[in-house]
Amino acid sequence: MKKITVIVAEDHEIVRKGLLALLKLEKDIEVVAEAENGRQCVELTKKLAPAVVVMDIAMPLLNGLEATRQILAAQPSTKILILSAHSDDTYIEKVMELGASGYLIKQTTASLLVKAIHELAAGKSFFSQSLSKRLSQYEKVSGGNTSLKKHSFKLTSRESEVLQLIAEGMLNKQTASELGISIKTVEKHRQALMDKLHVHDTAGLTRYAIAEGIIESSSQLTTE
Amino acid sequence: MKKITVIVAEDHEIVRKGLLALLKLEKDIEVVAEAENGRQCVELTKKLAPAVVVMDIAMPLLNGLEATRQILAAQPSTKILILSAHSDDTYIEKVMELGASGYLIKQTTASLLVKAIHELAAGKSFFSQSLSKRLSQYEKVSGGNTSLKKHSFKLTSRESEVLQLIAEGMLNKQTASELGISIKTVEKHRQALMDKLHVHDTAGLTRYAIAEGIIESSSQLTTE
DNA sequence: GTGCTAATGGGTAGTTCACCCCATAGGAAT
DNA sequence: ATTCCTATGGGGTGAACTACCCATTAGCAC
Repeated sequence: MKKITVIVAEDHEIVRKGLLALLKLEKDIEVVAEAENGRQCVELTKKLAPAVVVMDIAMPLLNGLEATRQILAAQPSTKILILSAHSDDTYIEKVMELGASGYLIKQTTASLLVKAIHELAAGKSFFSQSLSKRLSQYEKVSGGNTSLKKHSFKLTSRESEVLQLIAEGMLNKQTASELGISIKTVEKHRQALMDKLHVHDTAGLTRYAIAEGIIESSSQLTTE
Repeated sequence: MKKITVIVAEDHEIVRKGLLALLKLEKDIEVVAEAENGRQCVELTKKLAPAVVVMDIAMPLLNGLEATRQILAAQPSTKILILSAHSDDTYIEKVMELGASGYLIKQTTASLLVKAIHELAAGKSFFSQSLSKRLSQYEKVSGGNTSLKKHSFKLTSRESEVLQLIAEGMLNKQTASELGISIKTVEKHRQALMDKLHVHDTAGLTRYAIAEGIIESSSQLTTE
């Protein structure tokens, strides 16, 4: 029997290990790797090509939404199951746009998680019950590509990455080494961000990142 | 052999079940109940009198801190182990005042969770490594019924003013002219803020200001 | 009075940021 | 094929920030 290969991405170790312990009980699911941030998840997914990625949204270095975008751009066949702590529909629109195949809130049961993984592996999609209303609304209007884009200035994928790192407190230098690019390129992205967002300083970028949910205000990277 | 009785309080079901799965692997630990909100946790604890309560902070109906207060008021012998998603010291002070016996961040490992439970059951306390600095500061001053705030944390009113202006996007120069003081003084306050809040950059100050409600992330000062 | 703290201001050094200039290369769009 | 966008990289300048050093003044507590 062929097992369903899974990567679990979740930054809180104790929570991640808990999820692993739950999935270990399933005979036809094999967790081939775990990631503690979005960037690691992207790398591992490219390398291991799992059938399903269970993806937390709030993660350092690269959040789950941006990680999803990058994974699907490289490997569209990968199924992404978003696991969000938010029970509201804050992210559902973004998740739909990105092309994730499933969205579960953390209030879900273990059996639903397992079921969702099975559905996704079978090529179907799976969404938490509480989101189904919003979902059907979305599907009604998505044909005409109507009101979802409130910003004319859409950030590129790279810009979003840089924005997150800046808002998490990284200097351009650190950001450059984290992304493996030169400081000048980071400065370039930073400049583009400030132009697009009409701010002129780090505080403004940070406010924007928090307001848009790219990071949480409680993010505290221990850079000491 | 007498098992250590434990109640796990955590509102996200999938996370709670994960914790249960991890604790189930321990032969000398027995989870006698689980709670999905603070109120339920208080009731169950009063009824079952477990040795240790593993308590999430963010929970509906009654948050973990308030639940801790109520439990310790009724049954001071109960050991409370706080499990927080925040890696910073936002709550450590409150937790100490409440009389919780342990504080773990969710970035902790499963083995540390188990170890903490054992320590608490043995009458000791247990705190995440990353908090030990702040903790020792606290213990140094706590003898005289003095608050940790006064010595290392509470911002002066001038510092709060400066913090707000910085987080709203003002440069030191603008802040200085706004407050009618010199740039050097603003720099001084800025330095004091970073020392107290354990951050090293504007992004960190901004995140703190937003997390504390000093400003809102939607503040968009057009300083052009 | 002595000590402590808040608030003020200065000096000096090194680092980083903001904002210009320039360029190449690949891919998507027209 | 030519244009446009994204991403990459570099140079240079002046402003701003970080991080130490130093000091004075006022107020409060013991």
